[in-house]
Amino acid sequence: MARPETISRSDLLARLTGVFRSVGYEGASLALLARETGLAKAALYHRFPGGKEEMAHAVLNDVGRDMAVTVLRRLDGAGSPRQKLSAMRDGVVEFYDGGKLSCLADLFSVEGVPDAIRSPLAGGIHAWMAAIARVVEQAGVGPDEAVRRAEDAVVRVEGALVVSRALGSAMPFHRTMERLVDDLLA
Amino acid sequence: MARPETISRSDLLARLTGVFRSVGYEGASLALLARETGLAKAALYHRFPGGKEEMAHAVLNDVGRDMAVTVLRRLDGAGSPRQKLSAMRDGVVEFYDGGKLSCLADLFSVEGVPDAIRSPLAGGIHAWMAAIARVVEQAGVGPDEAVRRAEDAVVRVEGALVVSRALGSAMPFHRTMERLVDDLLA
DNA sequence: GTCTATAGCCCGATAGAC
DNA sequence: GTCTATCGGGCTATAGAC
Repeated sequence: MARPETISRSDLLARLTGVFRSVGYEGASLALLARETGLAKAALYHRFPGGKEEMAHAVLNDVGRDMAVTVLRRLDGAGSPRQKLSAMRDGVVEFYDGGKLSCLADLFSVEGVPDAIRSPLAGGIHAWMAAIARVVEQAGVGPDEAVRRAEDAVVRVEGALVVSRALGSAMPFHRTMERLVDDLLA
Repeated sequence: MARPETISRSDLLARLTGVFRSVGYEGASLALLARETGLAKAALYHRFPGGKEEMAHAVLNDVGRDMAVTVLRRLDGAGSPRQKLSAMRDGVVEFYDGGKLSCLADLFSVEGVPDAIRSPLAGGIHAWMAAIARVVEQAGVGPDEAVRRAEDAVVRVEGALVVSRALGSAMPFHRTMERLVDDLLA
C-alpha cells in the first residue's frame, strides 16, 4: 500500500461509473469526472489517453463484467429454473440499487454518443436475453416462447428503470421485479 | 400567407421536437437547433427568450398535447374496452413512429436536465397510467389490479423503446405492442 | 503519476443593423 | 422578425513542471 495518494484503477473506475450512470455520456464533463475522482483532468488523460470516450468504454467494460457476475452468472449452474431466475432478479435489484440507478444501455444508446460506445450495447442485451431464455427453456417452455418471454423480461426491467426515474419513485421498479419470475415461468 | 419566409410556430415546434427527441436535452445544442429549424440562433431567442430551456418546455407541452390526442383521447368515449385499448396501442405505434422515436420521459428525466423540464414528466406518466387503468376497470378488472396492469403497460412501452433503440431494431417494440392489449385484459 | 496553466473550440446567450 | 457578429465561459484536450 505504498503511495496512498494514487487511486487504484478499480476505485477510479467505480467513481467514473457513478458519474456516467447518473448524468449520461454528454452530461459527464471532464470537470465533473475530475471532481468526482479527485484527480486533475491531466491525470485522467494519463490513465485514459483516449479521453472521455476511452473512459466511457472502460466504464462499459467494467459494468459489463459486474453485470456478468451479479446477474448473468446466477443463471448458470445448479438449482431449479425458479431458483436461478429468482437469484437473477435479486441480482438485478442489487445491480440497479433498488431502481435508483439507470442502465447504461439507456443512457449510452442516445443519438450523439460515439458509435464505439453505442455499438457494444446490443451484444450485452442479447447475451442477457439469451441467458434468461435458456433457463426458461429448462423449465419446459418451448424455445420460441422462451425467447419471447426473455425479451419481455429485459424490456420490463429497462422500462421500470425509466418509469421509476421519471416518477422519482422506486415503487414501479419494485412492483415490476416482484412479478418478473412468475411471468417468466407462467 | 404573407411573408412565407417566416416559419410558423407549429412547424418550428415540430422541428425543435425532432431535435430534442433524437439527441436529448444536453445533446440539443443551439447550433443544431438553429440548423434544423433554418433560423439563426438570435431568431430562436426572439421566439423563446428563455433560450434552450424554454424551447424544451414548449416542446414538452406540444408533445404532451400530441400524446393526448394520439394516445389518451382514444381511451375515452364509446366502444368496448378492447376496442379502446387497441386504438390506444395503434396510437402509441404512431406516436413513436413504430419504435424509431424515443420518449421524452426517458430523455428528459436524466440528471442534469433542469428541474423545470424534469418535473412535469411525472404528471404525464400518471395521467397515462390512470387513463389506461380506467378502461381496464371497465372490462371488469378490480381497481388495484387495473392500476397494476396499467403501470406494467407503460413500463413495457418505455422499456420496448429503450431496448429497440439500444439494439437498433424496432422488432422488440413491435412484439411488445402485439401483446399489450391481451395482457391488459387477460 | 500528479499537478497548474492554458490552448482552441463550441457552448448558451446578446447586441445591434436591417 | 430576421440576420451577422460577438461576448464570456465551459468544454475537451495538451504542455510542461515536479
